[in-house]
Amino acid sequence: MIRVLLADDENLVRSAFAALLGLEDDLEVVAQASSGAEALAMARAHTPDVAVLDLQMPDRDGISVAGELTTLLPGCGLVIVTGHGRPGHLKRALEAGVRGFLPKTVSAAVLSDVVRTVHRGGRYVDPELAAEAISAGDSPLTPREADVLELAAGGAPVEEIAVRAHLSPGTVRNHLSAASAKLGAPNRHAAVDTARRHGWI
Amino acid sequence: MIRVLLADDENLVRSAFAALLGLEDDLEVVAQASSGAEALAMARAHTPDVAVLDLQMPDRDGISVAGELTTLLPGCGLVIVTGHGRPGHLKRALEAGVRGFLPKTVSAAVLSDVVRTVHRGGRYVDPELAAEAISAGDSPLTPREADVLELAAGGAPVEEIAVRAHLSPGTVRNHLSAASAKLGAPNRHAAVDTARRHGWI
DNA sequence: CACCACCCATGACACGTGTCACCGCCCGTC
DNA sequence: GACGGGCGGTGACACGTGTCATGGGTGGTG
Repeated sequence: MIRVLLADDENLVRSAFAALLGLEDDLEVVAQASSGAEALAMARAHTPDVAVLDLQMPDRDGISVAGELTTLLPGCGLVIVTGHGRPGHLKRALEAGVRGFLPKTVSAAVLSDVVRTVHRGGRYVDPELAAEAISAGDSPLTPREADVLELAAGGAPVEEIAVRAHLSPGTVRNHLSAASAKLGAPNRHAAVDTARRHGWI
Repeated sequence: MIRVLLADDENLVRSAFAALLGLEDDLEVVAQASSGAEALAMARAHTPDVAVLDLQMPDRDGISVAGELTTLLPGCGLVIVTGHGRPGHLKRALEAGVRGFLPKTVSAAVLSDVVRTVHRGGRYVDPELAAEAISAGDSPLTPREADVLELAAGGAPVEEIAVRAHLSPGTVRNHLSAASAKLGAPNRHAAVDTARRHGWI
């Protein structure tokens, strides 16, 4: 019997996944969590064999939860499930020790199979996502450029970004200009869009 | 026995919902679709009692599908399920004849209850969403302003928006300026953000 | 050590943008 | 018919932004 921990902030989806996994004879959902913090607490309490984590959760990223779980429960298999799979996320997830990564668009049979595969010590990455990740490659942005671009995401004027990043407005514009150029975007707003699509911010 | 149609582009979620509803004795999932067009075709073929539609689908909005279904199958109950519930969507959905509207954050028991309620001719709207919708009110934007703002969403320069909307650049700027003022935003990018959050575009 | 990449900053210029005043057109309402 | 509101357009001005050249500081690498 494989003991599974489920974490997803959307209660309806999480319960539905539980129902789906419950149909399998060799799987048992032993704990559920609706946030990253709760997931860690549940993991400590129930020591599951495999943790299935949603990428987007209100308090913290599923990937950061995964990173902590690798040290907390080294034997626990980690699977990330996500709505919109961005290449950058996949890379970060694998670095965090995640061994299963799949978008919610895959068919139902895949999920339970992946849980079994990961439990056996194997890996599974959605082929389409893997292809995208390889073609997209690493982020061309320097850490500071990514920071500034992140702050520019809400459509804030340069002056405000400068204050929030403790930089001079001129430097902010330089970083944004460099980022836009690297991303082939005509302006920072399109650059934000591109960076988001690739999971670089 | 209540015959249910399920439509959601995320196969995993849709199958999971099917498993969840399948646990109920009085519910039967008779058809599934992964796009708006497919949902309509399935509805024609299976004439379900209740249709459960995801708000976001690749080809078309769940609300527009609902609007078409009201004329196609007047007796069919309509339920919209959504990840991020925006007030504007709720209003548009109700106008389209939808009688159930709930975010994916609700607990599992709610979904099957709502299906039953809607089948009986009743209504269900998530209380939190309803409160937001009332406080948010109607869109202050004129149709044209909403159009132009929509085109500005990708971060495109004014010149490009003008071409795509068949307008002069000056007019585009006037519309954007008016929209930003109405939304209390310092620039169009923040205005896009605000309008999106309210479901006005 | 020299070199290079990154970081922060300044100043200057050209261009995109936000704002305003003002124009005409159409359409529905009082 | 007068009025008001949405729509499309023009022109002008101020400001925000994108871009470039330039320079200084840091830390790691050959």
